[in-house]
Parts: sequence; C-alpha cells; structure tokens
Amino acid sequence: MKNSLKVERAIMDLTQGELADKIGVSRQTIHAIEAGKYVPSTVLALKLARLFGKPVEAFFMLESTD
Amino acid sequence: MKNSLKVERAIMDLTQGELADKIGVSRQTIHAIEAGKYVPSTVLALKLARLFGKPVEAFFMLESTD
DNA sequence: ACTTTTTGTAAAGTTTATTTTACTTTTTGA
DNA sequence: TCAAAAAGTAAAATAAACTTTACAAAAAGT
Repeated sequence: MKNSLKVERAIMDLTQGELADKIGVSRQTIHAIEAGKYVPSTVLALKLARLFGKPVEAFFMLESTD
Repeated sequence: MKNSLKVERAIMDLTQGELADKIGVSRQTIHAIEAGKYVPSTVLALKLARLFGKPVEAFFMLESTD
C-alpha cells in the first residue's frame, strides 16, 4: 500500500502533530503511515478522507504486493 | 463503523466464503466484519471497493463513536 | 550562529485484526 | 422432509496497528 498522505498534509498545511490531533491518533502513528511502516485501519482512513475532502482511493492505493 | 457489506455481497451474489476467497482472507474475517465485530484494514477495504466497483465510502461509514 | 519546531527513529507495551479449527444453527433446494 | 450449503459462533493463537516515552537529526525562523 502506497499513500500520498504527506502531499495531502502539505496541501492542508498541517504538521504531523497537528494532523494527528485532528484525527485523534499519536504523531508517531501519522509518521509511521507516511513512512509506509504500516497500513491504517479503515476508520482512520475514512477520518483522513473526511478531513481532506477526498475519497480514500485518492490518497491510499493498492500495490501488486497487497 | 457501520458497513453494508452484506448488501454489496448480495448484489454480487456471493457467499461469505466466495467473497473471502476473492479478497484473500478467511471466511470468518468476512463474517466478523459483517457482524461489526471489528474494522478491517485499509488494504482490505480497498480490495472490496475494487471488487464492488464503488468507493470505500459507499459501504463503510463512520459513526459518532468512531 | 542559535533556537525552536518539525521530523525521524526506536523500543516496550497494549489493543485489535486476522487465522485456524471446529461445532451449531439456519437457509436453500431437490 | 431430508440433505447440502451457507451462515453464525467461539476459543486459542499469531500478526499487525497504535500508544507512550524519549532522544537524535533536520528544517525553518530570527
């Protein structure tokens, strides 16, 4: 799973910490997702989608390895 | 998190087992998600979205408790 | 150059997703 | 109505998400 969270965050002009607060997770969780360390739950993905005003598919994309 | 997986599955005319096979998870995982026992990963949600030809938001919806 | 903010990293611990196996109940179809 | 298929349930085990704390590196602002 790839994601363009970093870009969306830049568009919204938010730090990792600010985004984490808005979504209700720790800063490290945001960092880990951006770094591709793990895949978030669907709840988290939907919260990000709501915040970004875009569908989940717009910033989370499946890869052949998934 | 609510979901209408059961409906989407009915539209596609698939059993829990068939859907599980197509997505690459166990039948119990499909059942548990339909029963609201737990929330799937974003990878799983995206695979379902691809299969159903609909965005994730079409069959997974946040609740006030999320 | 110095200070502050932001980001990266890492380890230990907790919670939650997912699998496997197995058994029961319900639904479907002949 | 009987048999087969599908769905519900449950417990134990494993993997993965997420938190907390804490510190190092990098970036940004003055």
